[in-house]
Amino acid sequence: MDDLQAFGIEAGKGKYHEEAFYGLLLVYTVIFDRMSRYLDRFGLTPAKMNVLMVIKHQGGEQGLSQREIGRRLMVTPSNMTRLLDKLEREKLIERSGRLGDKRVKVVRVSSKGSQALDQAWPGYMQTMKSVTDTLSLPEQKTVSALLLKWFRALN
Amino acid sequence: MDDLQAFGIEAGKGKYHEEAFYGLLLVYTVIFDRMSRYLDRFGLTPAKMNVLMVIKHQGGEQGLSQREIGRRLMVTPSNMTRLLDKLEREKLIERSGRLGDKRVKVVRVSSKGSQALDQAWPGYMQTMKSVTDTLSLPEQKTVSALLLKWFRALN
DNA sequence: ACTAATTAGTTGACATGTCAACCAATTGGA
DNA sequence: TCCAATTGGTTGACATGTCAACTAATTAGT
Repeated sequence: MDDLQAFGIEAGKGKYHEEAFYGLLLVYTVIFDRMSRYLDRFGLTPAKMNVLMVIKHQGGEQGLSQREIGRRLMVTPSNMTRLLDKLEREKLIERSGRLGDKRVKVVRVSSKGSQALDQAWPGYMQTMKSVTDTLSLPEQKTVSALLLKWFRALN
Repeated sequence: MDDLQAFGIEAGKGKYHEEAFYGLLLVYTVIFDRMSRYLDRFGLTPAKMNVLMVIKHQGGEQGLSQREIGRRLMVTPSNMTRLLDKLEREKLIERSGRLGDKRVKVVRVSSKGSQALDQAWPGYMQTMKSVTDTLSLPEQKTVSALLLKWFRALN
């Protein structure tokens, strides 16, 4: 009925596996792209934004270890190292050793990073809202519940 | 209630925008990872698999231009060039000029590529099924319909 | 107390994705 | 007809992600 011009997927054919799988891929791609474009004007990316948000909102004053950040964002340690290298070069975060365990590097958001985050934040939330508001409220409710359930089931 | 240990998202808080947004991200990440691991044993990746599938199933004998493949997979021309460079080096596809328009390169799946695709295909579909079967059939039906609707609404 | 295993982080090699700048071929207008 | 705009593809520079191999520090077991 409704050729999506992508992957040859057509809706309403009863192939739920494929529809769910490719639907996820398509929506993810579009939304990720929109968010990237929004963040670009702040010199930020989704990955950097996620890191800053997790450290500031979940690490607070004490900060978080690199491993902990990576675990929460489902990002590998090696990726974390290089992402933080860049954020450090841009002076958005600070790294310091943890007393009592020389292996650990504790990461905190710098004041410059905090400012950048505050600047980007309202539009970030607004962008998130605008992409989800393309569905009605009951639909948003249903889809969000199912996605979180799906995620939990996948573990 | 149920801390997902990621992004600090908790289900059932009524913040549907965030739940839908991060739920999408989380599910996508896990599923993409599973599919990557499955395809790895065939020397394939999701990107390569998608290219081979689109050319074979939608291009058939005549093949498709690089642009056309990119359009269907929502991939930029530059990315397409390099992806096809690799697939050509691996002899899974063939490129030839189109008569009457020297700019266009027509891409076809080679017999080796066709074989690889046939080998990977059943398990590919099975993996797709196994990740979506973590939801009940009515849930799959609902989520796939909503995702496709969401994608269409985002255009 | 010493060795073995584990843990935190880094590095190299690679895959996939973007954009901007570019060339060559084709198409459209004045 | 000929010049301008468009179209198809490539390249360079970069971002983000993986894995495997590595170092250094800590913890556990005998």
